[in-house]
Amino acid sequence: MGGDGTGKKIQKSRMSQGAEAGGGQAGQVPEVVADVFAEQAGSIELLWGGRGRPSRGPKPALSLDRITRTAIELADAGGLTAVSMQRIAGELNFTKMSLYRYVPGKTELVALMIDTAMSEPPALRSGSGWRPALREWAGGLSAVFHRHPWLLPATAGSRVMGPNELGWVESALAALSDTGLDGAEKLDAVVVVNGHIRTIAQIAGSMGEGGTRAKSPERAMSAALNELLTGRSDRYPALTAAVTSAAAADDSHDQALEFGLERIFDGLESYMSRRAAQRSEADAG
Amino acid sequence: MGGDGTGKKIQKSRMSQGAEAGGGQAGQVPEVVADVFAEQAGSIELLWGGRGRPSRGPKPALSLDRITRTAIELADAGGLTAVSMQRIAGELNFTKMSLYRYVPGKTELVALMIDTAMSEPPALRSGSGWRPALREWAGGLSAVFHRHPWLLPATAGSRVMGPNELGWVESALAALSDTGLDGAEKLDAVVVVNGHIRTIAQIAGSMGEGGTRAKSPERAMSAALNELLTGRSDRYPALTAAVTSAAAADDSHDQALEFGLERIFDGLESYMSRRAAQRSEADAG
DNA sequence: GAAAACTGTATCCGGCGGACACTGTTTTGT
DNA sequence: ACAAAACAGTGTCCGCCGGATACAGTTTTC
Repeated sequence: MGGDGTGKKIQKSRMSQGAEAGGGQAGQVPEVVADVFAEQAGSIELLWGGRGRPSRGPKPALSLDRITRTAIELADAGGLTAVSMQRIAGELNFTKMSLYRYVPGKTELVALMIDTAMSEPPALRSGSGWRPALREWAGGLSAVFHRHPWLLPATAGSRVMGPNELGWVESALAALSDTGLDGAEKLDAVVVVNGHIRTIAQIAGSMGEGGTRAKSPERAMSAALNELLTGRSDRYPALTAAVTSAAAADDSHDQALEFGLERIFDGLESYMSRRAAQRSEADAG
Repeated sequence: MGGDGTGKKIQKSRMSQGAEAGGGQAGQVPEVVADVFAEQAGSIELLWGGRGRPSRGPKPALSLDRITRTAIELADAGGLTAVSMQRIAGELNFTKMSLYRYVPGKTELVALMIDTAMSEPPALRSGSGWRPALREWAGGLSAVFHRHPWLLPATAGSRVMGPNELGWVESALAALSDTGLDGAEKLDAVVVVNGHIRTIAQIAGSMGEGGTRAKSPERAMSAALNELLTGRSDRYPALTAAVTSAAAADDSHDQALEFGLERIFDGLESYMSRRAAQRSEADAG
């Protein structure tokens, strides 16, 4: 339901052979996932499949990398809507249809753009505890969203994760390895932190459109809200109070990011110590 | 940068007069916000402006409400991409262009859809503390996203909040009124919780596309991940461990939602008590 | 009853993603 | 050496999209 409603052709992809080398036994896909995988087979091949050149015809004058990179440049400059096959092709001095020799469709290209723009997760310095590690992780992810604002709308909805995106998850999980959380809890923790980063990135990106760059997220939010709230304070008393109170506060840096992040960390920490207490109690009893 | 890159015409809207009754002095818009407001004037008028019928011609056979509702039905059934002016008009047995008598453009219609689909925030029972109140709030918001999965992609990116959406914020802020947090902190807290709901909704909605409905978010996530991780456990060791460990856990209900939510609540609570301690200390000193 | 204001329609445009048929190029097998 | 096969890029076409514009019909106001 999320992204594409109208069913598309699935066929289209034998594209570059060479996948199926690493993914589970051919033809033995676990029931439920089958559908999803069928619809997104192209993305999976592109993102995960080994792209072995099938040397037989003329050498390709283009490359997936070049296409993806120019697409990202276009998106960086003008948002996702500025990315069209024609524009990409035009930028490269090729015809639109030539791109389809490298990419099965636009959705697959966007998937590639996403994973490419995500880039490799930063190497986290270990040994200093999960909190600074995760803080660093959050900062890196924030920077990515700041560099590529279109990533937010692009990653909203159903899709397949790419290697780099999974790498980010991996690195966050690794930071949580010594926390005593079980697997599901670690995953949930990463989900929370990741979600917060996305939220802040969205708010921050919301305003900086019309020439004037955004200062801090809550400043921007307040400015927009103030306008709407004028004359309506009776209908939104708590909001009005909060906004006027917030306007007076000093927010030199990204307070919304830090506040939420530290609160999440606090919550995780208290949960960890609670669990540790339970465990040692069980051991003693 | 977020939503629409290519600049559009701004003119188009004198539409239905009757706005400017409630919004700050005409022509005196505070510098920064002006740009944003200019680009989204249509949305603001539609969402916030009093829509006074200008009785002079024939009575309209359509209504903004009817249009918005059928658009929402289409989106519920087939996602945002299934919503086009032609389809809406077709559903109503009208021409596409007739819709433009009620709505300045599609983006404005989507804005209306969003605020309509959000509906009124639930009345929170007060007196039982902020935690249960906010829990209830979160549940309500989750339900909304579950009913209208397209809200997630639709609300990603830059936009103007409508009355109902602001109402949700208001109601969450009201729940936090007795917590000792200052305005900015309350806003930030709401942002965190809201973000978490959105994150979970996205993960949950990610899978339930191909016929088989999603069970729990992490189950779905695990299923998809497992497929990708097969044969790549060396590259993503922490992820593999977490996923296999999570597969064994019991997740009868939405664990990811609850876990994250309670962790956020824990973090907020510890922050509140810390602040309260600081304050009483200051009072005593 | 004319003029003004308004509603819904018909036509047209540029742009989009994509299918398909085509020409040209390079490799492979004989 | 040479045909066949596999590939690369092009040109043309389609349906759909959001939207501008000009228009005919209807209702109110003067």
